Amino acid sequence: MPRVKQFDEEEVLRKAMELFWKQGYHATSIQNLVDYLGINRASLYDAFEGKDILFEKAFQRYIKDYSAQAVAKLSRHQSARKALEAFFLSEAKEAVEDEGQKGCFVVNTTTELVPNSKAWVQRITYQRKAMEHLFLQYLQRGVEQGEISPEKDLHALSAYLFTFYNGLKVASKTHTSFREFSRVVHTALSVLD
Amino acid sequence: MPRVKQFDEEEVLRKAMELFWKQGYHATSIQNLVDYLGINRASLYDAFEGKDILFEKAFQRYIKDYSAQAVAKLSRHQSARKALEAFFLSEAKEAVEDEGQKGCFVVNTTTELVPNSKAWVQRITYQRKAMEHLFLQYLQRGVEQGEISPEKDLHALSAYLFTFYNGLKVASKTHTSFREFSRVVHTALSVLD
DNA sequence: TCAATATTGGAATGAATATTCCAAATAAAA
DNA sequence: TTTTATTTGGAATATTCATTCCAATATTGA
Repeated sequence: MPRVKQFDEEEVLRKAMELFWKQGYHATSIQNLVDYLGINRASLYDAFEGKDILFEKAFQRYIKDYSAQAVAKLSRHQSARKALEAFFLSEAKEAVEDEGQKGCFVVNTTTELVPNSKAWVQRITYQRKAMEHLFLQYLQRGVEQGEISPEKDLHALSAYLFTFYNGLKVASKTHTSFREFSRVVHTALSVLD
Repeated sequence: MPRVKQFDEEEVLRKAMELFWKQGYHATSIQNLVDYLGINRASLYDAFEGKDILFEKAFQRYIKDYSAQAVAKLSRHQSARKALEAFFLSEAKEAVEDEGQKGCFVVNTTTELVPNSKAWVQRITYQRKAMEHLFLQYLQRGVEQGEISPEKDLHALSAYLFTFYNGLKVASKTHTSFREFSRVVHTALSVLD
């Protein structure tokens, strides 16, 4: 019967994610995508409807992959402090080593699309809360384990960690030294003392 | 003799800065600018050459205005710690109150243009160093005044403050509560203890 | 008032934009 | 092999893009 699909939709979406991640929404044209993805224009529209929806799908794909990765990075350590330290150091290392200086897709989208779109404010806010919640869990564990003082305002701390994460992902675009940046991470985490 | 210029070039540049600041480079078209600035297309090209150069001039204008403002905000206090606290709280307040959710022009340009332009990496790096230097001066004063422990690594601290500033300017785009955000600022500055 | 000159509005240009369309190519079942 | 359904390449469309151009307008010194 019918001809079978000639490309892996998941694989193509991953490549689209990469390009949008690096260049943002407006700087990436359909022609750029057609060239980079290696599939036909019509196939792209057939599979992903249009630029807006493809961007949204790429964004959701990023969320899925990288929030899972964040959870994995954190869960490798039983010490809450070690977990947070390892997470931020890993993010710093990744950022410094990334030739494309892509930063974080969510952070990039925040600066690019929030000012002109209520829908994006909502999506980004949802992600912020998810990430703050993730941090909060580890902070609470830290208190339980006696690593973090019970005097601390954990909600303020988790919002602070999220803010620092955002800064890390922006500032690292112009940093080349991991050594220097790891000192910044340690300084940032000294608020837990 | 000749007809005199009908618009204030400085004023028009300030408006162009506002629009680029809010929307970024790619999302702002010449037509957008013509509409928003209220001057003619030809006058725009005559006065500012083209989109690229206008954007650069708008960027430099932002730097000039807002770095002067940062210096002014900081210099209002003789206590180094109070100066830094007042600066970050003022930035947080501005960010939360800004209906346009513009954030920081430099931060926005970092995420938008750094991945595809070496020239912008250089410009942004220069600004980072200038800001880190500004923070460093106050940290040194803090040590001299006995507010900050001489044990602290001031270079790491200034790089940290810059990173936090970046995060503040991104994260504040989706925050609406100054009260909540001021707790984040106080948490961030607790590294000075 | 008039000449001289710069500014201005808006049309014109050509390239790039997102999206649509269709004939030709393709692959699997009959 | 033929039929059938679907993908694919690339042309076609209409809009928007940055930029240029010029005739009409406006201003100021003479």
